Parts: sequence; C-alpha cells; structure tokens
Amino acid sequence: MKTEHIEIREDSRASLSQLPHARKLPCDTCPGRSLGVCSPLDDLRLAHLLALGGRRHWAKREFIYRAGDPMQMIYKIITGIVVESRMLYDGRRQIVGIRTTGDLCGYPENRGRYLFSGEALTEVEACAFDKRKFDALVAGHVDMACALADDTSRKLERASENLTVMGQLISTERVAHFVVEIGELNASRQIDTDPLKLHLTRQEIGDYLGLTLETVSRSFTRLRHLRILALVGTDAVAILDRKRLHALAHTSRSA
Amino acid sequence: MKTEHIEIREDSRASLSQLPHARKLPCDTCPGRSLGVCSPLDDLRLAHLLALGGRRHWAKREFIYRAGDPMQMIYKIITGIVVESRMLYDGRRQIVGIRTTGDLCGYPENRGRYLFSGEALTEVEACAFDKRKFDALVAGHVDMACALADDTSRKLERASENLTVMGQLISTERVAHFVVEIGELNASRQIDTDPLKLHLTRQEIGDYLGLTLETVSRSFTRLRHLRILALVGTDAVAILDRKRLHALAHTSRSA
DNA sequence: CGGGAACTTGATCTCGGTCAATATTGGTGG
DNA sequence: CCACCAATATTGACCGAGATCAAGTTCCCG
Repeated sequence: MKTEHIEIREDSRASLSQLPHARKLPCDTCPGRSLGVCSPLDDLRLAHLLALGGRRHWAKREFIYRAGDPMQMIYKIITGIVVESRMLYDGRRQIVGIRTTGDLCGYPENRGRYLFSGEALTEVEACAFDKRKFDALVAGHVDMACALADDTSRKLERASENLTVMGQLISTERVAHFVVEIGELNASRQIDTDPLKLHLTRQEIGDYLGLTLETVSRSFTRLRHLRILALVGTDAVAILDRKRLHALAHTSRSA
Repeated sequence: MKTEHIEIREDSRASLSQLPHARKLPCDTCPGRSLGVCSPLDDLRLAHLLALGGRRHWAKREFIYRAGDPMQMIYKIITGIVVESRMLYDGRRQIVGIRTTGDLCGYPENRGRYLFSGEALTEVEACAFDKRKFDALVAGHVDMACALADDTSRKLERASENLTVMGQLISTERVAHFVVEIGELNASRQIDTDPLKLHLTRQEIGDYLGLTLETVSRSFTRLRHLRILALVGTDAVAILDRKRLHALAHTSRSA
C-alpha cells in the first residue's frame, strides 16, 4: 500500500537543514555542567547517603512513590529508568521527566507531600534516603548542596527544553525529539544504543509529549516512511538518518 | 451581537467543579519552601553579592541578556518582571519562565553561554553578579548553595507545572492558568492585584502557552462571556469568578 | 501455541492555526 | 485636552493537524 506519499514539509518548517546541528554532545549526566561550581553527588558522599537509607529494588512498572503521599524518602537512581508524572482529576496525565542513573528523584515537594509520582519503567535499583536526614546533610555540606543545585539545574534545563518541544513543535518533530532524548539518555548509560530501546509505551510517549498514542504511532510511521527510523520490534528503533532526525528534533544543545 | 452562545463544556472536561480547589496558596516566593533545608538568598548575603556586581536598571522591553551570548553576569531581580525565552531557527519562540522580585535569572548556562534570553517586561531593577565570583561564593557557603538549590527548585516546579499545562490543557484552560499564575505572581509582590495587570501582550502570552495570539484573544473573549473575567483596558483583567477560574486552570497546588 | 495487551491504520470531527479585515487603544504632538 | 495614528487586539472565514472512535493486526509472554 502507501509507501512514500506521506511526507513532512521540512522546508515549510525551517531552513534548519542548512544550519549546523547534530553535533555530538557532552554526556548529559556529567556533573557540574550547568552551574559549573559543584562537585558531583559522587561515591565519596555515597557512604554518607547510604547511611541514611540504603539500597532498594523495584520491579518494572512498580511505583516508587505517588503524588500526594507524605514525603519520606528521596531516591538516587543507581540503575534503571524512572518516569515522574502528575495526573489531573479527570485522568489526563503528564509525564514531566524521565530520570535515570545518577539522578535524584522524589522532589520537589508540595507541603510535605510528593508533587509527582515516580514509576519504574525498568527494573530499578536506587538508594533511598530519609528526606529529613538528607536535608540536614545538604544543609551541612557545601558540596552536597552544590550537587543538589546542579542536579536540579539539569532537570530544569530539560524541563525548559520540553516546554519548547510541547509549545512549538508539531507531532512528528516531538517524537523525533523524544527519540534523540532517549538516545542521549541511553548513550550516557552505555546501553541499548543501537537498536535503541525506548522503554515507554506509545501511551506513555503520548503522555510525555502531549499527544495521543495514535498520533505517536502515526509519527513513528512517518519517520519510518521518511527512512529516518526503522522500528525494531515494538519497543526499539534504529536510527537510519541521524542528521535529519536531529533537524526535526530542533534540539537546543546542537545549536 | 452574540452574548452567550459561546460556552465551554466544563462538564466534558472533568468533575473537577465538585472537587476542593482554589484554596489560597502560600506566597510563591517564600523561601525554603521546596526543599525545606535552605535559608533565603536574603539581605544578609546581599552585601556579599552587591560587592560582586551592583545594582543596575533596564527599561521596559530591553533585553538583559541574550541566548547564545557568553555568560558573564547572573541577575537577582529587585523589582520588575523578566521573561526568559528561547527562539528556534525559524522564528518560533517559547517563553520558558516569568521571573520577578527575588528570582535569580541568567542560568542555566549552555557551555559558558546563556541558554535563554532575558527581557524586561516592565522597568527592571536587579543586582548583577559576575558569574565566576558568584560560583565561588556558592561553592564556599552552604547557605548560598542551598538558596541557589531552592531558587532552582522553585523554577523546576513551575516549569513542570507548565509542562502539564502545555501537554494536557485546552486553550481556554491554559489562558485561565496563566491568569492564575500572574495573579499569584502579582499578589506576592502586593501590586496590581485587583485590576490584575498582565504585562504580556497577546503574542507573548501565546509564546508562553504554545498558542497563537488569535487563540489567546478568543480565549479571553470566552472567559469574558462566561463571566469569569472582565477585561480592563487591554493589559489587565478583573477576576469575577475565582472559583471557576481555578477549576479551569487545574492548578496543581490547589489539589 | 494461545490469548491479551500493545500497536497500527482508517474514517470522521473539532480545536486551534492561518489569513484577512476591522476595531480599540494608548501614546504623541499639535 | 483632543485628534491622530501606529501598534495591539478582536473577530470572521476557512483549513488542517491531531483527537476521537473504531476495527484490525502484531507482538509478547506465559
């Protein structure tokens, strides 16, 4: 049936194909990048932190914490992927961030309660810290406080990028951006890079990008017909044309 | 002409009118709220900070810094309103945040350059600090580092909220949310509260909410016809029905 | 294998974008 | 103080991307 008469007006959208882009980025999780003042929340302090809580494990699709629950613990991910999300009264859900190795999650808080829910997308290993003790530690150690500021700053950077994605990009561009983002995430963990594993269902990608699952699916189909992606099974992609993918994605960091 | 046959299907969107909402919130700029561990970036330290730079002044519509420029200074707003925004190659613009009294702006950075542009919406008075010296101060003082973490955390909270707004709310809900947000902002500064001054043009509100200026205008018209708002001149509104406004806005903090 | 969840695809509808006139309005100078 | 005018906002007509509703299809996972 239809093979190639679906096309995206790349031209109508920008002269960006002539612009420099798609340069390889520095690792997204390297510390001290955003504010430049901080040492990482690294193994040096991990001993301290472990003393506050300890290592725990969650199965795929398990909730680590839920929005509205009293905040007891915050978590530092060792392995795995966690999504933070919020749900409206009527069931509309927004995924506000994808967290992985090295990220803190569980804050910000809202009057002593979790503001978001955290759900394990894969098997997750994380350190859990009592929030009060963590706060005390932060308040007493400049390097911890800086590491926290830095972690938060990186989240803010990505949230701001996603604001641009949601506010300005059309559906296929958003999905392209998502693939680039997941690629960077996985690259930073040195896993699942070639057949790039997505770990999110179409519904979840939709809830992340402000689209319906059908539109996400159609966007993947378009990217496939454009020979930018190939779908590998249902939860992975192969990037066939990285340049055009990045052009569509309009990533801020390649500018 | 048409007076009342424009209506919003509130019912189709939620049972939220029955839910508790619209409670008055604690001041949005009160410090230490998000992480609970930090002292504010307050006048105690302001002496230190002033020594690093000094007070400066910008006229309405003046740019304080521009995305891509080498980052020299960061700013702490004393009075006025600043919007931070990013522009795509093709002219699409996203406003990623509205900053006001007490907020820091100018970071995060992107390889030593500003990631966003900062534009004064009103006359702005701010302290400008050399970034390097500021970093050094932060690295040397726990309370400064905590204050920075806290400022960043509040920005993240608001950015995450706006992700939900952009991803899940329809146009009129987004505009309602914007009005609530500006209301909280102005309330925290104890100015422009009754005829609530917006300070943003329809185009800017559109660039903030991911809508066109026409859709923003139509949304205001709808809110007027619903007797939720009255427009006062072109840049201010009177809130006639706070309860329904909050219901439409789906603010997370009233949940 | 078999069954159920996840995905794809199609048809249709609608909200918001686009293009195009007006209509306000607020700032400026006479 | 008023008249003018450029900038901003409103409104209308039309269109299209994405939502919605509805089958089918594929893919896992037991």
